[in-house]
Amino acid sequence: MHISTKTEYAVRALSELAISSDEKPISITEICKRQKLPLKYVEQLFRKLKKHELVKSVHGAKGGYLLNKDVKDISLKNIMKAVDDNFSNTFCADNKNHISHCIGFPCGFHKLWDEIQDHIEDYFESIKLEQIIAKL
Amino acid sequence: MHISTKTEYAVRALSELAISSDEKPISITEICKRQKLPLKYVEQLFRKLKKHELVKSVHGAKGGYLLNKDVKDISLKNIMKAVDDNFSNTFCADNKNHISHCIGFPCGFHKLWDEIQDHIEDYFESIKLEQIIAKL
DNA sequence: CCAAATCATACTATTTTACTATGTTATCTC
DNA sequence: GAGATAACATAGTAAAATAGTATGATTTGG
Repeated sequence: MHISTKTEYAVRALSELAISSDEKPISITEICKRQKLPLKYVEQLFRKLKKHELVKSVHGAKGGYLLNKDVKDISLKNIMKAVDDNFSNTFCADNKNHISHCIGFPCGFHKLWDEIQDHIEDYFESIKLEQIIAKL
Repeated sequence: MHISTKTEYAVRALSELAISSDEKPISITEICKRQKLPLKYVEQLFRKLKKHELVKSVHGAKGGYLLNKDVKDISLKNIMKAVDDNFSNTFCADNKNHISHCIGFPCGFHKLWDEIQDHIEDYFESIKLEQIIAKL
């Protein structure tokens, strides 16, 4: 069980946007300087964050990114889902990713993994960017 | 965020031991037949489970494995720690596995990841083999 | 026009994962 | 005591995921 590097970087980067008081966008170059993160990698993450509508962007020189929602409305789950492609991977799903070992359907294990998944997702949903930056 | 195959297999295999009423050991061959699991892989898992004292073994023909604890005293956390080598991987640890991006130590993110880790570990500790087999 | 930014895609090295293969040692049954 | 059936041990390996880098196109403020 671990938090991916993608999630860690995304949280660090979004926190930089969150603690910035003014209205001007912040560039990824600037964010990466402040948080010592790899530029091109974080660029990719921000494109995903934008697709998931967590940030908005301003093109061209003096451009950059801004939060697209209130810090109260951005959860760790939102961030993980945006950035970490296969965040929700239930087992026994009999899809391309996992061979089902279920005997009977839905089997008891299936239900167990689903319950766990739900519990953990709810927990990550409860952690908001607001709280994260409050603890820095 | 996901449950590893190792954990899934270990839970399935240990459940077979748990639901068996008699005192005789069950072989991995038998377990793998019942749960459709890869023999040699599960063998490796059981050696780890034994090192962590979750099971005990009987050598030779008619040998196999038995639970070494009551189903009330085997948690999902126990199983995961036994089988999934790097179950606890905190960030910002500045060890060989992770480059620290902390600015100051301990930084606010460091504390966040630790809190999350603790919360999730506590949750997995609360799930016992007893409950798992009860739901099958 | 130029610099600085987002945006897009392709490539790559390393690590992890999920196994398989081979062989040794221990014990029960005949 | 031989043979079958177990656990035990270690090495190898193919595929996937991870964490990046590289290259280049597009957009925009000055």
